[in-house]
Amino acid sequence: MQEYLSQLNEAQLAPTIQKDGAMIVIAGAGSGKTRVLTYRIAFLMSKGVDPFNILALTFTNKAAREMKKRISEIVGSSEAKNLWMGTFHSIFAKILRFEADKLGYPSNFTIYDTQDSQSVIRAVIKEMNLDKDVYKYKQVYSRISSYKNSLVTVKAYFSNPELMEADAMAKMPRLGEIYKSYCDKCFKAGAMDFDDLLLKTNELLTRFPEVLAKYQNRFRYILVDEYQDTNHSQYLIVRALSDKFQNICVVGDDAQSIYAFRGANINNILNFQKDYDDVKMFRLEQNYRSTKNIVNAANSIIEKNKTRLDKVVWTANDEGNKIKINRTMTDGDEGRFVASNIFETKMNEQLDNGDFAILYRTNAQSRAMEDALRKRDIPYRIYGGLSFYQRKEIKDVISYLRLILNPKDEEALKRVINYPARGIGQTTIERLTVAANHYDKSMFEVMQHIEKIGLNINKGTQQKLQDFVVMIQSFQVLNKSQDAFMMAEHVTKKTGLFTELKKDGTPEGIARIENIEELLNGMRDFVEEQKEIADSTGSLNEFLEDVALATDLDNDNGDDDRVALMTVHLAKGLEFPYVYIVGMEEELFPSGMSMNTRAELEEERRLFYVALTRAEKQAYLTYTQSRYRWGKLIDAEPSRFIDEIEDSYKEYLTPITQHRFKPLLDADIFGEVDHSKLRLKKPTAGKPPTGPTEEQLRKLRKIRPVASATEKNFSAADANLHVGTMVEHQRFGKGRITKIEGIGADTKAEIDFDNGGLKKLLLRFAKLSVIE
DNA sequence: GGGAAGTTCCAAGTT
DNA sequence: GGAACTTCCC
Repeated sequence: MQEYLSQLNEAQLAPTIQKDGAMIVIAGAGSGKTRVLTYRIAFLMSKGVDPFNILALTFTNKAAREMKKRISEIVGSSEAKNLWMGTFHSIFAKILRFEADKLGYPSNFTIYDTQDSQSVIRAVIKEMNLDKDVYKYKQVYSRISSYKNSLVTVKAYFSNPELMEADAMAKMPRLGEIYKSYCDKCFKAGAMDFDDLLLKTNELLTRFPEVLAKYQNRFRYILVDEYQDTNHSQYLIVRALSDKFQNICVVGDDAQSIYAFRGANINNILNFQKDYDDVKMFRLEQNYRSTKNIVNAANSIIEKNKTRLDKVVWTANDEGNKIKINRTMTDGDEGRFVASNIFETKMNEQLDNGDFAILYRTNAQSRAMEDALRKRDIPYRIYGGLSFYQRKEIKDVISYLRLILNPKDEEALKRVINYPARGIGQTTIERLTVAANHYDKSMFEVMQHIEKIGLNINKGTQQKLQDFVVMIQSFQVLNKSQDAFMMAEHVTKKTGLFTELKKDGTPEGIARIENIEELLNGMRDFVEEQKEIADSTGSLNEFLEDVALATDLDNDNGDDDRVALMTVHLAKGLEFPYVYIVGMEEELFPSGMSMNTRAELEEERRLFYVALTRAEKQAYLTYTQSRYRWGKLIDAEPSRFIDEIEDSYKEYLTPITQHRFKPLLDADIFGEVDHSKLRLKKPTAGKPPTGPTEEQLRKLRKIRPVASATEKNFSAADANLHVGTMVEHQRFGKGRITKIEGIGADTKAEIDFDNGGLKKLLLRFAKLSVIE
């Protein structure tokens, strides 16, 4: 029983066998953190702790599954099945279903995904007659989301003048009303969004002391993985649950905190020691994953960050090769370089496709890589991006299924009420919505009583609505006796969904049918698996619960041999012998949107640190000189992060690109410069860089006047064209510039001509002369 | 009401 | 480059 402990080094052993109390494990990249967590749980069980009393919160469901499996192997029993192990979202969704009535929710509440939430917000903005160019639904959503993650409820919002002020400053004074209406709508629909799963858990634990006590007593031992990426809401849940027994073990690495954008608070890990009495701190600093070169290179980068805990990651592994850096002309070339390099390495070293990963900063970069890999016949798998369950045809099926369980689910209803087309149009839906609001009922309820309500809907349409209701009700009846797979099969046939797609003979249409078939196959497998588990039946609600919180990574069975393509974020926790980090360019990595403050730039740097430390044997960094972005070809410059790697750990496969200007490394320009004074009225091109040039400063402010492959040096400002300038056109005569938009060769000016009216002209063609 | 075609807007990372 | 929204015509 104890023999497994001998597989641990001294640093790993100490936290593993520390049974009680509060403890934090700061675990460097590749230092065996998962191993400590796994063995520690096995250790607790061997000391007689009931698995029912252990709660382990992981970052992905896949991690939880694998850990459970490993623990079963160690303890040699099926006991591990009883562990509470999973992501915050999935564990607390389970608890919320159980306690839903206390919060006024049905236990079969729907979980709205981001698409659903944003669609609700769009509807609210429309309903309130707000300008959709000012109230951008995605922005509104992300603001609401961050409120929820900081536990700012609607009520708290309206009693916080600062927040209201901030939104008013951002030209959205009615954000609070949108927030309220959004929450009302979700509540009425019996739906929670992702953030609600944490927010409502907090509400549950605060409002109902007896519920808190119950779960405190159940979860006597709590373990949290990736603690550096917990947000405030998660932090409070952990605090509340661990308060009684204080047997809490958090594991994380401040250097790998990369989720601030969704509310993760690095202070949770930095301040852990203040939160509990007598905190034991452990450090795992020996890296078992990577070569000396990679570890040292990564260290040389992370050193540049100011906000971090003291930790020295080292390795006893081989020296290894230097990090290879390659430049290409275009992103297409970049893809071809990576593909042929993978091909050659695979042949030379006799490796599998699965030994390679391509990591990028943004999902949009995957295309160039895909094209190149496909041409080389190298099998690959893309993780993330548009997930399987987000695809239109899949979501349509899922929406029908959701509606069966929760007919109040408005988003699902709107999606399928007229798909396949059954003659229920926009007007009808609007009338139903109005009636639903008026009677304070759900749309489905209104439809059920359509005759009594006497809406201004003609008889024919009323019949169509009733047919739809009857169909859904018949599904509900059937659902009482059938499993998820049978239901889905029945639904795709009876609704006419299958027939509809079959009509479409295009390759896309065929792909859609295949996707639905894949979904059905997946459901069949799911049902069979579930039926093997005690008190699980493979019912529809079990399936939907699973789907709502599933990610691409979770569904990876890893049984086929493919090159992995994913964002750096998704790669956290994974490792590959060969790693290609592509798109190492300024404005892309670091992202142009995260270069405004030191904190943002430091997070980008941690992200790069994560990327590099995924590599076991060899890391490649690639960048291109021009890249298609937003459908346009733009110039690119090598990332400052390439520079930041100490010279002795890297080698250039192509000659070093002379930076047009040296990247502002850590120049203390952040926060110490009055940006308003930096606004440049008349940029001058071609001056030699001395100190921060105007061009550098402009870059900082993300203004990019010169950027085109065809007409590199064109710039409206250079041509002395500004808003307000009076110009003369050969054909249109005299006019005044009212607007300038676009960059480089695509610069357009909107000109108000004295006799010709308003015209938009592409400046590189328009022959204009400035009138003094 | 339905569907095609044209237009506008958006663009980071994720549970 | 794609999704969402509009417009137009049947």
